[in-house]
Amino acid sequence: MVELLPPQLDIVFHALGDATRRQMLRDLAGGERSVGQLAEPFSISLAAASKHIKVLEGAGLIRREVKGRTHMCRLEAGPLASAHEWLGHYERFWLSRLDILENLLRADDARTHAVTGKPRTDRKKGPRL
Amino acid sequence: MVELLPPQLDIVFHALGDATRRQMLRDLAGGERSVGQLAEPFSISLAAASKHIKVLEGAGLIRREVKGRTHMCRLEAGPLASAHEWLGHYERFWLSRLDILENLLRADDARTHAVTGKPRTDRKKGPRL
DNA sequence: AGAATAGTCAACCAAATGGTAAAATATTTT
DNA sequence: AAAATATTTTACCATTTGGTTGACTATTCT
Repeated sequence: MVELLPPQLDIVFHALGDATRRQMLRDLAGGERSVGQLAEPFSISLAAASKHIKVLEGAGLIRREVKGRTHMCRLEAGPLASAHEWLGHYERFWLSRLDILENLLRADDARTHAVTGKPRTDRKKGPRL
Repeated sequence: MVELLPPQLDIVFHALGDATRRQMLRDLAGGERSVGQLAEPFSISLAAASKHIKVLEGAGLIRREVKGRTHMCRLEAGPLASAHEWLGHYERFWLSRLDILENLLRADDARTHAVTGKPRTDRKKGPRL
């Protein structure tokens, strides 16, 4: 898979580190959108939205095709896959962590259940480790 | 799974958007490290490293246990898993994209091969779509 | 007690970020 | 040709970032 270099990963993660931009990506996952359409859900100026879009474009996360006066954007998922892949390196690690959590949860739940008689559906969050 | 709220995801992705911090996480994947150990590979002041570590801590990506005068850090993989999960929502999308790329690559490769006689190992990057 | 070690904290700096408003550009509509 | 639409560009501003240095705190070693 694409295997981005560190500076590229910097740019991709930075682009993802903003809720506005992430929502734009979510919208784009539903199909092509114009700049105006992408901007519409937010209470920011079109210029600000335009900047966000340029950040996404700079990260290679989207592509733009100018059709007349409107610019259509589409998701370009390669870099997302790279970021996902990078995070995947930690999967083994956090899976084992989650196993531990799972066990603690069960133990805690059993104890709680024994003492209070509450059904275990009451305890969803588990102990704060 | 943990399912971080947008502001939390902001913080996590921002923390990941720096090569220094990502390398620290990589080191921590190998086991506990002190602040000094984490700082050592970089040509930055200890104070700067300390700031990076605080960012990682603020994102919940690591935890710190003060043992005497040294602060030991360990990976706290939950938020990494959340970021991974968030990116996973796009998996379906980019997999289909990569299928398209794959096909284009093959077509392009066949054409190139036919015209130039070059073996396909020469064309690794594929066409710029 | 005094010196060395491990880190943090505070003040500061340059550059980047996310936002705005107003002007400019390009295209489509009337 | 003129007006409307879609978007970018150009200042400009406040805040955040990543870095520095020097002083401070806490702990360990001699």
